Amino acid sequence: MLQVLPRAFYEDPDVVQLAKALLGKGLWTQSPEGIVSGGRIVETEAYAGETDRASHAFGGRRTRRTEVMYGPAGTAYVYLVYGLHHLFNVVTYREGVPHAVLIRGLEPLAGTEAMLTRRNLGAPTAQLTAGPARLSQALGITIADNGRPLDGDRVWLTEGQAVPPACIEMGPRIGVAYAGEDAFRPYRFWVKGSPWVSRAKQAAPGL
DNA sequence: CAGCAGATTGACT
DNA sequence: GTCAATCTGCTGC
Repeated sequence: MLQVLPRAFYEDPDVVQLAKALLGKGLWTQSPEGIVSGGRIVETEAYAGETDRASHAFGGRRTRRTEVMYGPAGTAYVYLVYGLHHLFNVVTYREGVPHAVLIRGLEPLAGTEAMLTRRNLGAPTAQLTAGPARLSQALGITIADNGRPLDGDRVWLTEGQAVPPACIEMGPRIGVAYAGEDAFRPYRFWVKGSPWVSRAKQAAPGL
């Protein structure tokens, strides 16, 4: 069936290019009971390490949380935001350089029942996997998966249906206003028209 | 050591 | 539109 992505796939020095290349790939998890859930990646964001103000590793911050990003490519960087949401990232390039790609949107293709249960939903609407915290919860990804290799049997990525360049859209990342001018970098990629792409929260009506 | 803000989401006014 | 939930890590006293 679908071939598991080799380690070499993640070793691209250009994390932005890799964020684009991840569109269309398969992302899967297996529960302790052996149920496989997953689907097709339709939205990603690149975080360019120490020189990117939006990255947790900006300026060389190396903490218990960011340590995994400094490790080898092809592993999972999972962390908690707001104390309750798990966000799943793919670590890229090489040891010592904290590049990562956040997965923000997934089109469900398998194990939908298990995902609905984990999300406490009755039907597969966009609420199931459109959004980084939503897809992590749907797949059962938690902090326990931090550092896991992405060619393992708990979490893995595979080849998928190629996304034609004309179907790829690009824009600034979401929720990184704190990053100053880096917030405007066009590091977000998504599949045009996919209902499984997240939407930025509507900004408060300033004056 | 207190305070605060954050790669978000969902419930409620 | 507004706000709470609640862990990690930075900033400042």
